[in-house]
Amino acid sequence: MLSYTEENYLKALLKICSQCEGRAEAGTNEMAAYLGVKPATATDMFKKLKEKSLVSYQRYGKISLTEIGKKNALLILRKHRLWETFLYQKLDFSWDEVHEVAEQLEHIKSEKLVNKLENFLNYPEFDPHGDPIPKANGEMPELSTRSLSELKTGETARVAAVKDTSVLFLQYLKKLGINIGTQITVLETVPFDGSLQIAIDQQEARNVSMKFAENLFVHKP
Amino acid sequence: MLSYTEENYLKALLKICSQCEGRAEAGTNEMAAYLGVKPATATDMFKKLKEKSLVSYQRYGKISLTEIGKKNALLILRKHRLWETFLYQKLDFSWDEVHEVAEQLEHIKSEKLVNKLENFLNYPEFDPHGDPIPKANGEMPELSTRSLSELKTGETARVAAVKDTSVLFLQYLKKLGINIGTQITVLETVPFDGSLQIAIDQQEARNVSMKFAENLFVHKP
DNA sequence: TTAAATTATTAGTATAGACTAAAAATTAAA
DNA sequence: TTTAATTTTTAGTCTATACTAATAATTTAA
Ligand SMILES: [Mn+2]
Ligand SMILES: [Mn+2]
Ligand SMILES: [Mn+2]
Ligand SMILES: [Mn+2]
Repeated sequence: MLSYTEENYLKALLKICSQCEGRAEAGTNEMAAYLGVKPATATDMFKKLKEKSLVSYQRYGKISLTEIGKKNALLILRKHRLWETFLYQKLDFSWDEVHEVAEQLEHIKSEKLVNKLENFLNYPEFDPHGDPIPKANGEMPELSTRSLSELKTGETARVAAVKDTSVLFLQYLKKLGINIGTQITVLETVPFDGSLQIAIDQQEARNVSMKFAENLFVHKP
Repeated sequence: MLSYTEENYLKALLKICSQCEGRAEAGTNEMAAYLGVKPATATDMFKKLKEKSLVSYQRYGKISLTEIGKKNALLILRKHRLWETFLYQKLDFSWDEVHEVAEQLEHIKSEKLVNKLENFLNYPEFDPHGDPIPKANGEMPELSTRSLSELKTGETARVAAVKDTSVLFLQYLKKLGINIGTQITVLETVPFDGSLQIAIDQQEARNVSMKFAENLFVHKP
């Protein structure tokens, strides 16, 4: 049985690994910073997780999830996203409030609970942030999405997900009226700073930074 | 912020205290046995809870909840019973499956969550076991007391007190395993002599006389 | 290719919550 | 009212998860 802390390490590893391009591994400092602990603490945990065959790791090397570790992580992510969907759809939580509570709910141990919950929610495919929900067998549905910054002038797409899930970003999106499914058209690109002029749901134009565009994933028709 | 463990102590104290008649306090052994720890462990926790002004306690004395401790305990019980109701009503858990999962869910920290959940469930008054659900302000709804003989077939209630306090009656109750708080369900009424077929704590059926039923007070939800 | 900077590990310490064994206080019996 | 039994507390230990400070390995720069 995994502890609350062990589960958070696995989930962090999944997150960091899915974000890095070619490599699928993380360094001690990177993990420690992400989890808000000191590197020495992370080192200790790496040893324990290795002992449990959940990660591949050796001193002074990078760490990565084993198959069994990855499956565990995906099942926690599944719970996280199902709970977020529940909070958003059934309890009227707003888009940017669900994450914090889901961080706690994802650690509830009951396979029956998560499967009943999924059924209750009618087998949703995406959470309120547009992220895909792993299946009960630990499989993650594949999504063909790209970041807004990859679109060319004149192209239109629909918001699929966010990369950055910080409150600051989510609140900014809220202010702009951008949700999952919102249509965005690139009106103009500004080579000078990489910023974009966009139309939100065919409304008036708006300039957004390159940083913004890189953190917004879209589905292109 | 209370830890998971501290919360369990408060809840246990509430449970034990509500079951004993005049006194509203518990001994170290009693608490330790209830929580499945050794007495030495309980002693340590008592000191900590006293430090936080959640209990009244001094060495070699009994322990009881302070007002603030009681309110905390009631708010945990509120979460427990609301989650049990959710699992039972919305996720099709059976009566005897809800408790274990609610033991975990009751520790989720979010006032907004519990209040939204209560709203989602339409402000239920009782959990699936027929126990009353404390309100958001920490108040426990008062239960109406009546004699067992006033219950109708199918109704369930909890033993609140006895009318007849004779040794004969009390010994009979003891033999039947009936205490304050024991759950009694009326399975069948016998119009012929006013006797009742009852289930004691969901155990096998038993016939009791009208005289018996008239002398046992129960709380009905 | 040596030196400096970065990154990661060890060693030792702390706290929460558990345990066992021994001692102390209280309560019940003789 | 002594003695015996029971209850409770103390003292010392353990594990999980943190921390700091010191050390070691790796990587980058000169
Ligand atoms: Mn989230
Ligand atoms: Mn999400
Ligand atoms: Mn319960
Ligand atoms: Mn209940």
